[in-house]
Amino acid sequence: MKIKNKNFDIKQIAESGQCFRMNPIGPNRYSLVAFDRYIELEQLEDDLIEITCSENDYNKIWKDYFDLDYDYGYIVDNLIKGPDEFLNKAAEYGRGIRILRQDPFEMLISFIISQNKNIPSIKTCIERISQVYGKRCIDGTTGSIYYTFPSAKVLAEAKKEDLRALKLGYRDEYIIGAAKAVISGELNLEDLKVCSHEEAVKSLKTVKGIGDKVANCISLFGLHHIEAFPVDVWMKRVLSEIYDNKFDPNSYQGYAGIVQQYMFYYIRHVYGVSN
DNA sequence: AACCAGGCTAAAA
DNA sequence: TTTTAGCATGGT
Repeated sequence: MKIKNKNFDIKQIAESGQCFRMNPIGPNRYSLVAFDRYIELEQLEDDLIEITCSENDYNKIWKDYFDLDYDYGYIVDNLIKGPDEFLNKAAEYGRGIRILRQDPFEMLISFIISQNKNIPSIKTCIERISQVYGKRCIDGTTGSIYYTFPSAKVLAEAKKEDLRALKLGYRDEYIIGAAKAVISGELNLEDLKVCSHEEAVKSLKTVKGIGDKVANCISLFGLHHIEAFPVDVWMKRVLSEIYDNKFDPNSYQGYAGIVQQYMFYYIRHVYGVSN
């Protein structure tokens, strides 16, 4: 199944820090585990990607997952033409990034794990937790073995000591607490998709271990509230070093999260981060 | 081999 | 209200 789109770059998406289970497996080729499924993607041309899936699965799952009905080109073009010099370069450099519509529970746990960790380390932890608490599967198309991300039920019943053995550090009890909040219905992720970004953040922050930054990431990447604006150490660098702390996300009201991704991806490139 | 990482909580100031 | 110590551990 081939998809033609001017703003769809699998390498940029894989390195944009929003998904942790997309990995390089060959020249211009990546594997991805999402929604209990496995696919491989290959960048054939700048604007052409091949996905190892049926047309039916594409229309049913992956078209939505990669947010392919949304026109990122419109935003990129306007940022490139706009008055902000940093965003001129950032949008040009990351024009193939899209905001994925990932599973909310996976994002909830993944970004709890992410705190005070670098991206390679986050990936390692998520792979381990999937191997131990997820299901072992074999992809029918490629024959690849993979492990699904664990369910809320499984993690809610996990023992703290067992999670600690997976080297998750002090985050073990945060993970169990978040999973329990989902199981009890205290935290209804589907409701949070429908309500406002502000309400979602407020609700997410009632969970111990979720602060403002992690809540914004879950809102942006798991609930697709694209007005969310997560500020981590890299974004702090952008806001202070480039904008002298006078950048106003409200200038891009309604899609500040997309702008934030171009900033995050570009500043890491400027600093020469190799991952 | 220090230093940093898509931070948060709780205590102190 | 704002600032700071402590956190558990891997990657660079």
